[in-house]
Amino acid sequence: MTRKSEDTSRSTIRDVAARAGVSASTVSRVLGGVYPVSATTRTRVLRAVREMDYVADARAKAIAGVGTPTLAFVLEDITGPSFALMAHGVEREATRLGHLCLVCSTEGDARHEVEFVEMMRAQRAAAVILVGGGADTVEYRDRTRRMADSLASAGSRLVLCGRPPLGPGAPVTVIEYDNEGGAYALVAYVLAQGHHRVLFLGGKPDHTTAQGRERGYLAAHRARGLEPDPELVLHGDFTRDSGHRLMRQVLERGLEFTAVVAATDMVAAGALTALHEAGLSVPDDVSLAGYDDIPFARDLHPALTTVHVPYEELGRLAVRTALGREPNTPDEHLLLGTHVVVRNSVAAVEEAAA
Amino acid sequence: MTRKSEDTSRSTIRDVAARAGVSASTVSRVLGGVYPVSATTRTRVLRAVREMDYVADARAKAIAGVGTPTLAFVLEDITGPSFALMAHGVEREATRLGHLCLVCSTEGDARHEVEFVEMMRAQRAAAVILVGGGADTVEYRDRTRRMADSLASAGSRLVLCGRPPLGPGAPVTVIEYDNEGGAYALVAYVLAQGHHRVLFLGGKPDHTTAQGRERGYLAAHRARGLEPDPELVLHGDFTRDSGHRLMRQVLERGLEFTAVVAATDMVAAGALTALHEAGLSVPDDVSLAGYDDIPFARDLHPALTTVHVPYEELGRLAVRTALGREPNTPDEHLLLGTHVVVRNSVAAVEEAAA
DNA sequence: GTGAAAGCGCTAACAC
DNA sequence: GTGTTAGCGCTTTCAC
Repeated sequence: MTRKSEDTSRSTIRDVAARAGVSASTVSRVLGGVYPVSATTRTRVLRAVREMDYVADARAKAIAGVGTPTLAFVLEDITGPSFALMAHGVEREATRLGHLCLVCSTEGDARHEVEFVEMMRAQRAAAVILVGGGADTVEYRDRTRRMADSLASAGSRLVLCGRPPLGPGAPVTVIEYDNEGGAYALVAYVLAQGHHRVLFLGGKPDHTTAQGRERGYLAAHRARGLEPDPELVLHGDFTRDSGHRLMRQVLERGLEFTAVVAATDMVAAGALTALHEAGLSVPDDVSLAGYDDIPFARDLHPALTTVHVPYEELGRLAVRTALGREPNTPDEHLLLGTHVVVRNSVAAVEEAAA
Repeated sequence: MTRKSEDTSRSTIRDVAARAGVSASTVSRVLGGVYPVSATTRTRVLRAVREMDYVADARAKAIAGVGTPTLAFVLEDITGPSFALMAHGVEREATRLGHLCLVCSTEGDARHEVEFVEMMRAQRAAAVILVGGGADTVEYRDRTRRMADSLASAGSRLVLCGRPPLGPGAPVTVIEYDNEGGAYALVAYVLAQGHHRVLFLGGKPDHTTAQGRERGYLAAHRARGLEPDPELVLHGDFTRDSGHRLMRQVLERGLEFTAVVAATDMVAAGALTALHEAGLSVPDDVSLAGYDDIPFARDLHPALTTVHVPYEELGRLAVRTALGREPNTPDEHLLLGTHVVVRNSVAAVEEAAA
């Protein structure tokens, strides 16, 4: 019925061997590559392989010790632009290095995370890359440490991307980018434009990424001898909706400010829309800046001033270092730099009325 | 040196058995679940398992017939918002159904695609989902047909998402969304606002998705007794940059039009920016519409009128139907509906001067 | 150059 | 209940 093979079940190496009139080992050898096999046998085997459309079972090969290595990537939600960028970097580098790439979404649930890591350990993944910040609680450290240890004891390795590092000695690699430094530079820039009251639309208070950015915000103020008004720093999450909601509330409350820096470009996007909805013009009425430099940032109107995070590079680096190290080496900590991208959403304040 | 296990290499079921003082099968049984094992033995085994932090090798289980099934998702670039949405749907549904999810980026290279499919076949993936349109050439059909056949003959199944269907009888499932219908409805809406010269920023001329949308554009005109000016339909690709470049060129050439519909929200985003850069206001000076309804569409300014495509649902549906069918059933063709989402980027034309 | 046999880590059929 | 044996699909000694 089917066109090229009458047998419905997948054929094994023995089937091929039978058809070629040789032994299984011979088939294995010609398929394997560089083992000496006579030319005529080789062609006969190859013909059989072609005729049966045979591919060796990768799992069986793996178990026999010659499998395609696998790498796992677990994140919260691939839909976030920065996650997608990292995923892309991971995937590209993984395939470049001849690895398969398994992906799991946790939907932000820590239990799923643990389950996934367990599955990846069962899959004998060469490394598992855990992405996305969170709270740095002792529960987090314990849980993650446990994952790191079991991965390491299974000859694998855990990589933390943009996540709080564990205590010293844990068999993990952590790769972060400079949240505080980036936010510092960005806010310093905004302040230098003459703004004095700049609103900060932050993330969850216990989220380390959010904290780092908030610290940068604070530090930049203090470096100028300013003490930021606590009323100006708000908390939400990293979504577009959070930015939209927060901005609307602020506008209703009639808080006074001339600039807003958002913890995330997504948050900035939501805030921008809220600003527009309120009839305010950016940057004429209020300046706005984001963080992440997602591709869309430049198509916002006005184009968003933000801080660039090399997400794709981060992903690539994650797999490179994960694959390049011995499982049990204790923690390595990489910090990638970020830099401000000035576009059109932040303006200098015109007059100093105060 | 490590904390919980002194042995560096992963332990096998036999190691656990030895430590618990039982046979390997017994360990297998307690881990397996519902096979009768005496309580004391069970606890002893479980303790050994815990102490050694043992997890059974999934590949070995698979080969023995009780593995976690795997599903593969191959796309061009996970970075595209609509791809990311689909990927998310696929991933969620796959894990809901207890499958692991392998992902591969082809970077648009057909050879990579074939290679990936081959690898997935070797992995004995339960199904492979191929995403993203392309040219409907005989080369495409042959190549894809070949992939479908070999997958089917290996007990797996090919799913085409938003791709040209193969000839009849191929063992594939194709899931599409209504490009022509969506574009038709959208353009009809734009036309109904009084626009007569609407620019179409299309994709590659041989890309079936682009063609479908272009057909809708044309059909909507004809339904109103209009014959669209050929000068008004432009070709590029589905990227933001394409939209930006095309729009700029059009503006330089001084083409006359009052509305533009882009083949993609990304294209629309680029076009919008170009429009802004030229000092034009949307929708006051020119109306603009997109296609896809990516999350960002509503944060563009003005919020983009577009057509909604249920990408995430598409992904979920893809895995559900892929997993729910027998490998060799010939083609099934699902067409998902789309609908126009009216936001603020299209205005009615004020006066009829002509 | 090629085949037979052992073994990878697991489960399942078959004893006892 | 539990151990022994065979077998999953492959690779790799080890003979010849």
